[in-house]
Amino acid sequence: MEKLTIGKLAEMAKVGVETIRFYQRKELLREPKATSGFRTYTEEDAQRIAFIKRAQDLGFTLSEVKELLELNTKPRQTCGTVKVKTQAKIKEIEEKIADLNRMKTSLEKLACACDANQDQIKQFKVQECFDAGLNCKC
Amino acid sequence: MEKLTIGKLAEMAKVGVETIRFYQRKELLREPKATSGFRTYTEEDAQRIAFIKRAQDLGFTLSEVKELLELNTKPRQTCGTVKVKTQAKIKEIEEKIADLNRMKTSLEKLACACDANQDQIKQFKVQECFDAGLNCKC
DNA sequence: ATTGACTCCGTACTATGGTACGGATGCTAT
DNA sequence: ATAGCATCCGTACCATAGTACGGAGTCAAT
Repeated sequence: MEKLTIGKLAEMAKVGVETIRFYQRKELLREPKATSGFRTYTEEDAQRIAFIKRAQDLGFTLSEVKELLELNTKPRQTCGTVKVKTQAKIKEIEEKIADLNRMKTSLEKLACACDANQDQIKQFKVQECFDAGLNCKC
Repeated sequence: MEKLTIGKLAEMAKVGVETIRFYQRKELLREPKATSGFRTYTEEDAQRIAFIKRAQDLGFTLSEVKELLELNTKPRQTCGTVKVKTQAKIKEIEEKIADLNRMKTSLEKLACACDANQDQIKQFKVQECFDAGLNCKC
């Protein structure tokens, strides 16, 4: 496996060197022992960063990502425990999706109300547009 | 129109007094002249706060809300501009929902893998499970 | 006129997720 | 062996969205 310096790892994972150090302080990434003066990283570290970034994009906070990662690093956990934690995360995700769907519905109504008002109102108030979005039946 | 102190306004809008002052510093709310020692607010201020809160719930940041509110002073093409901004938000939300659904599927596979090994101690690799069914045969 | 509640105002602090700085040290090539 | 990078490490700083604090002033009732 290829040996990487922190700079190469940062480049590979498309994050800043400081971000890697930040993740290490947050215990999201290991701090490999420096055999010589500098630490050496591997491809696995890059994959771990990619995972963090992906989970973050999905709306997980760093401490939630940490929890997720801990699902596979705690050796003594039974399958039942892992399952419970995983299902809790699934429920969280379902709630997030429901929130986003509500948001989307509201915004679609708003866009529709904007269309309806386009030709009629010259001096237009944004609040009215949002309010119209509430009652719109498009 | 009813005269309100900042405290009454906060109560009416269901935010903290400090939040109102914060919005004023951010120029999301006017700072009415204090005729006597204290400033007096009106129902309109409460409506404006309600608008801010609603837009926030819909996923707009405060600076985006500010932009939206500033459209009021620029009467031309206001409706169209709101619509464009709104549609951009809808697209963002749709992408988030799709990602979350992918993540949910992956976690369900992880939970299923737990089920299959109920009584054992096993190290799961969450990252692999996240990457769409690499290791999970459920 | 004094109490008590509220307001004004600046400043500091919270959490999240980084980003930047600067001195000391290490690695590598010439 | 020395230049010129990169790394190490602590610390400070940035934005976002507030929340808290402390001293001073104000208002309304008793």
